[in-house]
Amino acid sequence: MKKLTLEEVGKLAGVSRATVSRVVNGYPHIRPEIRERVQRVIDETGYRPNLLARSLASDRSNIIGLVIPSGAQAVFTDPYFPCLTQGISRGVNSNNLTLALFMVHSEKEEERTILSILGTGLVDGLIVTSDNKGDVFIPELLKHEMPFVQIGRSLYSDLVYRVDTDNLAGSYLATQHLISLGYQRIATIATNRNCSGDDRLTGYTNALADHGRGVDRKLVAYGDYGLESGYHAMKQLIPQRPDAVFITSDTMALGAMRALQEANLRVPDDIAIVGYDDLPPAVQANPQLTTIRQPIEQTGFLAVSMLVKILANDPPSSREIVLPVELVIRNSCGATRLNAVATTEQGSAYRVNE
Amino acid sequence: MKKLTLEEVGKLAGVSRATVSRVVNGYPHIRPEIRERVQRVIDETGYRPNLLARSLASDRSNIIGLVIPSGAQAVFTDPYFPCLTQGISRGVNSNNLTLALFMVHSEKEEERTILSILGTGLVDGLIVTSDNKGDVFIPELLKHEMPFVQIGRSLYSDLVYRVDTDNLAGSYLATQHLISLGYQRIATIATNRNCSGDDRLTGYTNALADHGRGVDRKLVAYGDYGLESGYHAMKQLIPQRPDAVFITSDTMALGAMRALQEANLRVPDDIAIVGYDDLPPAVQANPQLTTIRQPIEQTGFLAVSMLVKILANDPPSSREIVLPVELVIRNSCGATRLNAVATTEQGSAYRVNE
DNA sequence: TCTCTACTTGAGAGCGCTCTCAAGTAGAAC
DNA sequence: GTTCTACTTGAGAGCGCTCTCAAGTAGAGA
Repeated sequence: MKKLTLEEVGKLAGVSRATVSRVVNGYPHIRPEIRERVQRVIDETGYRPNLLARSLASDRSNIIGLVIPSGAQAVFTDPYFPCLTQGISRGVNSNNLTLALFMVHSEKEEERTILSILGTGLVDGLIVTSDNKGDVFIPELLKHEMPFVQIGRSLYSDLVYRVDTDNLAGSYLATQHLISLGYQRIATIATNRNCSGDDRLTGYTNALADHGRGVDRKLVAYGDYGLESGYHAMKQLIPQRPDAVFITSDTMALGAMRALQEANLRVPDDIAIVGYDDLPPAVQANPQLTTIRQPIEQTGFLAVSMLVKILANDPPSSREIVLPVELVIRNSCGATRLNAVATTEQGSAYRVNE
Repeated sequence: MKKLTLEEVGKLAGVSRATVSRVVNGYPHIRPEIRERVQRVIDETGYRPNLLARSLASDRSNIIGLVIPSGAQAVFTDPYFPCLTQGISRGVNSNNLTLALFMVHSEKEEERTILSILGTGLVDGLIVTSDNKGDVFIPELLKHEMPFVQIGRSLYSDLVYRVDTDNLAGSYLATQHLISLGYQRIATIATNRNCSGDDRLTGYTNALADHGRGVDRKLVAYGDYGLESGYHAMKQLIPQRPDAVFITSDTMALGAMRALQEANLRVPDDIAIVGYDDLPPAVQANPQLTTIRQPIEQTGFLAVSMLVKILANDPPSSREIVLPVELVIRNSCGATRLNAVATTEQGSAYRVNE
């Protein structure tokens, strides 16, 4: 398979390089018979344009990058990233782009990775998944005027395009659900590592407040979205005798349930649980988790759409898209046992699973 | 941030474009003072070479692609791909390459994806993760002389570079472990969708044979590595009253355990289980799974190393790397309960977890 | 018939880099 | 002083494509 060039295809078809280029790129003003003749040569020879040359000439690589930060050891434990990546990949494919994956494995690599991308013309734009609070990435991107879309909350809301799920509404919904089921001592396992964690804690707080309850600090524990951290947080919570816990990630919920089991506490009879994410762990758990479902894959897909618009100099009118979430009721909250009917006030979707 | 070119940097440093290029690429024969002067200009201006132009000129993109096939809905359920990707990404970073991710989401996309890669000069080489039996990818790659490394078993063993884990030894080890614990009716949940599944079934068969036992067809059920399939396979197995089951993926084991629970069978008291993979689900399970640990991340890393060698025209002497696996003993097999001491004959590693 | 416009094509100048080739320099060896 | 070798640098020719520009053609309108 020797490589053909536009020039050679042109020679074979008896036209110039430019005309072949026009055929390849679907340019309109070409005599039908010429177009056909060129197309035939292309088909017969299996000519494929050299993407690198095209990129260089057009100053557009049609490659977009996905940056996954180092903080995310959760990459293993948590199907969040696979899901997101899947959505992004779908978006990329349907826009005829190529996806470059930049995973950062250590703090040191972080800067190196930024530099290796910026100013090299390799990618047209970026999707950035970090929402760690102290993130250094974003300012750098802004400085270099690299087009990008952020996934999750951002510290630079007014400068940045981003897409997120409605963490505030989700955690409000979860907490409210527990309240409506009659639980009195509702604890939470939150995370203070990132912005979405803040939002989820706020939603919890708001829901309690709206029902005339304050937050008991002793009923708030922290984890890092990982399994182990859920276990430890729950250990810490048990002596406080909560009758329900809103846990801000399904994976942490799994860890928490192990702690409960060791303490001989049954879910939901002794203690109710609502998780967050509705990823596979929610169904793997025993009992299955009532949880908040967020459209993760769609998040990724929309981030690509948004980026594509930005790159086309047709930026969306709004800098942010916030996707709705829904409450999925299974067994861990006690609702199915109690035959209780939960209601929702915020208009967010709500469903009993299957 | 306007973009600088070699030419301009050269002008600023009072040398030619070629000299700047030599400095950038660490070419040896340059007068130290010149090198220093040029380097200073580079540092001050923040010059970064245009990767596209470099690739075009050098006929080397330094991008390698990772192809993840459509069959892998398991992408969600199973941390296998994230782990592998992590390893590949490590390898890519340490070789100063860029990783392009090609996820195929449907059969139709499959061909389109191949075409969009081949002959475009975009990637120097590929890592292919499919080991579906009917895979059409590989022949196409061979035909186009695209350098690639396959992960997993291959139908084209003598034509292909590949790296794999020792599925045969792993399943042998698992089965043997159950035998040595005294179980009599050892079932298996295998998969017949791919080559590694075949190997795992063969390892099971071999272990039984080496202990003078035949395979009872009724004790063999099939799944697809997914959670649900494990559940259904186990349902099918229960009436056969096995006292132990070797399940060829942890995720299927999780599903199987749900079926057992519904049937009021306790693990390991009523039925022992050994899984495969040692990914997070193994620890999330209750009881935790005795399983076969395979070095997935390392697999990815080595695949990159292998590919790099091939691209450097220094192909490894052996076309395949098969990584050893180890038995990790936890609670699901009954060994810890029985205080039994398992032994291994094949020299593969073996350890009791934590 | 002449002009005007729209369509159709090719020539040619890059995009920013690599890489070969040749020329120039300097020190070592004779 | 001459020759040889090794080092050091610049010139120039691409890599394969896009894109502008200008030229040529043809049909509509006056």
